Amino acid sequence: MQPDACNVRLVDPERVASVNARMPGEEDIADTADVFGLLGDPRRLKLLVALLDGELCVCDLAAITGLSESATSHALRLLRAHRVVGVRRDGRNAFYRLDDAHVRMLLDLAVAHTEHTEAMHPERSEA
Amino acid sequence: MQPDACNVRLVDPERVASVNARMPGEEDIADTADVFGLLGDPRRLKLLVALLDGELCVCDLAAITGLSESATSHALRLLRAHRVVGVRRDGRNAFYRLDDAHVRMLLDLAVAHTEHTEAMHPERSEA
DNA sequence: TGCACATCTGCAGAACTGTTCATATATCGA
DNA sequence: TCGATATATGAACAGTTCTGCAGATGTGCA
Repeated sequence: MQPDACNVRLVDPERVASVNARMPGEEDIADTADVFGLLGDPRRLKLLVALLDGELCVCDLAAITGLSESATSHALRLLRAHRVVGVRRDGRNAFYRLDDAHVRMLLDLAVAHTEHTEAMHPERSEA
Repeated sequence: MQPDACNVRLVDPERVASVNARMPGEEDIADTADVFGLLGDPRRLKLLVALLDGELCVCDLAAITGLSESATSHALRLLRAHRVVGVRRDGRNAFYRLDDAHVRMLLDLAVAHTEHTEAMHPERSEA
């Protein structure tokens, strides 16, 4: 695909070729990176972890994350745009829920890992 | 813990309390977000996916990711600082390997998901 | 010893991100 | 209908992030 790949010498061209062969396409990489990026902000992450147990409304989410309601709303908008969360409106409240099974798996894995790490290194815990 | 939590009215104070109770500590959230953040850049992600199969040297990684060798080195430095990758030096080459079991799990899960999605929606594939 | 090569590093500019502030929309109750 | 409440939105600003460049380090070979 790139006949000019020789601008730099390769140490192990065969490995490079085989890695390239099994590498997901650019678009898939970009999409996946987007998802990880959404989980890469501590506030957003906390918000999503809160939603693991079920739907919550904006002001409750704001209280949990310590974020202003405006910031919470902006964060939720971003997550909504990526279809990670969904909304249910009831009167003047908006109840958000985690709506992406893959993200849920990633979150479960991550939370389990922190609990596991916590169990093995309790000295790292904090109030 | 927060006697002043009443600056905003809560819709479901009990849920908020129970979510807060099972919420990981701020430090764990921050650490987890850091990890996700590292995976949130497409170049870095591609780099790490390349390392799933075994160690590779900097110039091969640069060739795979399409990144300049300088940018590759910067990215690897960041990953090294977070102990996600490790180095083995051999002569003037530096061979990097994926060194974090948790990150490996996240990557495996993500790659499996893109392959699964690919299988269900082949129209989204690209050359 | 001197040169070529592989990698690393600091710096600076560009691009991106997250927050706040101000304001808009929409719903409920009086 | 009016006012209070809940959420949404846009603009702007501060802080962060990524990349390229230039130069440094260190290794191998002649």
